[in-house]
Amino acid sequence: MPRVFALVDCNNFYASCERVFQPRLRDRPIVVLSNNDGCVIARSNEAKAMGIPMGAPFFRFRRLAQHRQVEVFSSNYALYGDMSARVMRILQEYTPSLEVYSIDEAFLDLSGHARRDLGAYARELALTVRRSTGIPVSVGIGPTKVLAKAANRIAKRNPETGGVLDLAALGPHVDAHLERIAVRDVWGIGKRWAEKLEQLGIGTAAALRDADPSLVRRRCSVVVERIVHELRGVSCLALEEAAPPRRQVLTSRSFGTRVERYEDMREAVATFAARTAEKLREDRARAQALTVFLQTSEHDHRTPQYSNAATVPLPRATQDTGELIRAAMDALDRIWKPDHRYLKAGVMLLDLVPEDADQAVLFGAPGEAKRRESRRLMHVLDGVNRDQGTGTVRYAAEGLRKAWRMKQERRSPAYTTRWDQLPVAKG
DNA sequence: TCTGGGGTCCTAGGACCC
DNA sequence: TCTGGGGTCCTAGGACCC
Repeated sequence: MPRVFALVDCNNFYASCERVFQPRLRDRPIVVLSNNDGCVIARSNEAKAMGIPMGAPFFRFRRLAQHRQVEVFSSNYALYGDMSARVMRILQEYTPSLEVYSIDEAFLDLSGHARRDLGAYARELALTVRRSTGIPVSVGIGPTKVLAKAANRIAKRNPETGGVLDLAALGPHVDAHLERIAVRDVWGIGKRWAEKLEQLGIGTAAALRDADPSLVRRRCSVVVERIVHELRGVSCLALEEAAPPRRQVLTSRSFGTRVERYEDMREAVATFAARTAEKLREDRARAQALTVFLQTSEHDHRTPQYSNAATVPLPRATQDTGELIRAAMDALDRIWKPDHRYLKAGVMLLDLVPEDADQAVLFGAPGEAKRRESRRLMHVLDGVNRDQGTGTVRYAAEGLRKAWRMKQERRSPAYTTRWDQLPVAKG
């Protein structure tokens, strides 16, 4: 049976989230910044039209933003995550076969709907999401994921589609559209492969579709070869409804101010370890190894550069914050070098195994009582921090000063996830 | 000028995504 | 002064084993 995929994508997602709770932002240019207020990671259409590029370091556009009265926000992941969950719940009602691909995108398998008018169906879906959440979405429909992505792109760029496009409805006009999509803009083709493909005379989505798959495999990789097939309508990338268990989990941050003191670095790394441990427990997993890395700024040419990482095995798979902090401190001591201005550090947990994988074996085994105690403690810790906010209860090693804390000067309130920050309707 | 051959496992690095 | 964070997959090459 031929497959039919839809890609639903929230338009300018972070900017749209900010807009939902501040109606005065309608029609205003908005940008949202990365952690540490470093780069531009989302823009409303108005901001795009001013030529503020995606990923640009914000300091280069600060004056323009000020001059043109751009609304600037620090990123607010509590808000975006919650809005994303609302959107996904609605999509779930429309189809059980859904892959949440990212915070603002989902693939839907519409193969069972193939005889209905998919365009009308998708328009209704988009309207429902808009009405219930305030978030505008675009929908692209095609026989493969790569083509659904392309259809979505075409829908966004052609206002007459109303943000919804079924590739099948284009008939022979598909070619003209694929010829206008640069190969760089095909899903899965990044800068490097685009350069390579262009050298081979393959510059557009249409040209990639018509390229020799074995040549593409030799010169690029099997991944790019698959994209050729996908562009031809042969589905190689399946819908992944149940996300496979994560293989690693990582917390890292650039510091608000450079870190030079050992004590500050210990505090930061302990904090990252604690946060990573929390994510690990959310995943109901344990880790068998831990990596700490740190680095100076590659943009800073006047002070010595250094970056390094150390991995320590964990004697037994664990999800205990205390144990993970201790391991992180050991790893840090192996790579710490004084007299450097550190920009960034992080903690990564590796070789994850399911929480209960070895429980039968360990029942009654030495250390099992201690482990159960740890589990209860972690449960309480997570409960409090979930209800009262991250970091309400924490380990002493995480510190109080946090001189290195990231910069977030323009964050909007957590409208939807904190009672004390609910928006107030004035009568 | 010679120094087997093949399989598996692991890791580092490069590529991509949002 | 000021340049994000968190993932995945694939491949090449080395270690190790028989």
